[in-house]
Amino acid sequence: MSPVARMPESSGGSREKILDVAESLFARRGFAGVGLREIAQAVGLGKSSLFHHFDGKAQLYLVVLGRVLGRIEGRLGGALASEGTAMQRLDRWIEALIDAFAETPPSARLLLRGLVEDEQLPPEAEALPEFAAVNDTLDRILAGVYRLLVEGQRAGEIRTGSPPQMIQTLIGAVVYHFASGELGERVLGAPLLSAESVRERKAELVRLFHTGIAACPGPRQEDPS
Amino acid sequence: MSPVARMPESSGGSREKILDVAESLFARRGFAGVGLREIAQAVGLGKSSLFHHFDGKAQLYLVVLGRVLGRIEGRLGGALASEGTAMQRLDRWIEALIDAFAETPPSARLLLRGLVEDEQLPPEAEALPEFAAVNDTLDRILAGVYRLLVEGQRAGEIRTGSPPQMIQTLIGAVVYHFASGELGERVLGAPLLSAESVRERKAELVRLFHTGIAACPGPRQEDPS
DNA sequence: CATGCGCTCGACCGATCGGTCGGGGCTCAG
DNA sequence: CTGAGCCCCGACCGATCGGTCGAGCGCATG
Repeated sequence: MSPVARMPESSGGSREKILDVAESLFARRGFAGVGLREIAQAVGLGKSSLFHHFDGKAQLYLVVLGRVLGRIEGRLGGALASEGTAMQRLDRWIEALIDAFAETPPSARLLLRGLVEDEQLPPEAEALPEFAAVNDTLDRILAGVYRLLVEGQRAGEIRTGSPPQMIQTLIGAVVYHFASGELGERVLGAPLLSAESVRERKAELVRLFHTGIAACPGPRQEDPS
Repeated sequence: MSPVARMPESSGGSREKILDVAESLFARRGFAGVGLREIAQAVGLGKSSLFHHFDGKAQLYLVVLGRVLGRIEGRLGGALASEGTAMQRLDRWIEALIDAFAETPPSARLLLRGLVEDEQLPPEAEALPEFAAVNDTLDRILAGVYRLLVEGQRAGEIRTGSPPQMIQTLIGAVVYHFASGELGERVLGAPLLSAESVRERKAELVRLFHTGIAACPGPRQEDPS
């Protein structure tokens, strides 16, 4: 076929390359919107080769999702284990989540799909061990921030209210933003992932959770504008 | 001959039924995840009949999306045109958005997909008039809340900060919540769409935007409710 | 040399995809 | 009656889907 000796150094990292490509494609068009042929071609392999690394499309998708969640969990764990008040750790938790999405841009979209699209996978995929692993990681992440919020409430640093409701807000405000793509850039009038936008997003969310959106009517400092 | 004033809707509600079914299915599994056969069967029609009401899958999807956006725009318009301060109107805007999603449950998921998945449609679909209509409606909605935020800032009712960033937060916190499905119910430990959950969500978001999440450190007045 | 193994491949499978086509039943105007 | 419009349908199209199969490759062992 090819007279030239193919195979630069591809033999080693094929699995990782497949995961990278699949992550990007699944993030863009979803589980049902991407074909294995397309993934294989983008990697530079034949479609059959994918089946030597993964058991099928559903398992590949779950491995991709698990890898993303694992990366995020690692970053968030650092924030949870850091020093300081619960509110300070919550700030770091938010910033770590933002950093995770800014570092690996497709993550946010992939995660949003994974979180919201429970019915996209064929039913038999729920029996795969990777499915349970994804759910476990998700539960650990959610339990971590839940404990942080409760601790903050007990310490009087966080106002009363339902921690699950706060978690929903946190996830929505962070994940949606970095998954919003073209529309988000239209709203912002600036690229989503530039260093400046990322910094601005962190500042906005930290400020939101500290003081809300309303101007503080009481004897709070206000800017002269 | 002469334009016969037929009434296309009463003669057969097929078109509306198709739209209802398609909205629900597209919301659950996305554009690529739903086949026309499945839609037709769920409606109780043959697949060919869909083509007598719509030009194809992409156009059907865009009509569904446009219908959802139209419903939402109607509700939000009422909030924008209401009486009161900008902050009061913003509260009503948020509550109207929540009501829209609570009333038509698939809306949130469909919208989240539509907003985030720009690459899911075949490229030629962007030339369809429905595509432009969807974008126009979206722009009007975004422009409306943008003006509201700026007005609130000028009136000193809303703190300084980037209105687009605030919009991203608003959308994420509301749309994600009602699109979060199974995971959201796991987080909340309660159904997403019960009257109580909807009321709680409104209260949480209004409170968030008014005072943040942190306990107010200063001598703020506590509302004696 | 031979053997086995990790990895890749093209050919092929049945099923399903979006979309087309010609025609049949229905109602209403002439 | 006869046509004209709808609305609907089953049959069919080429393309693509996820997945299987057997063989071929280079390479490390004997």
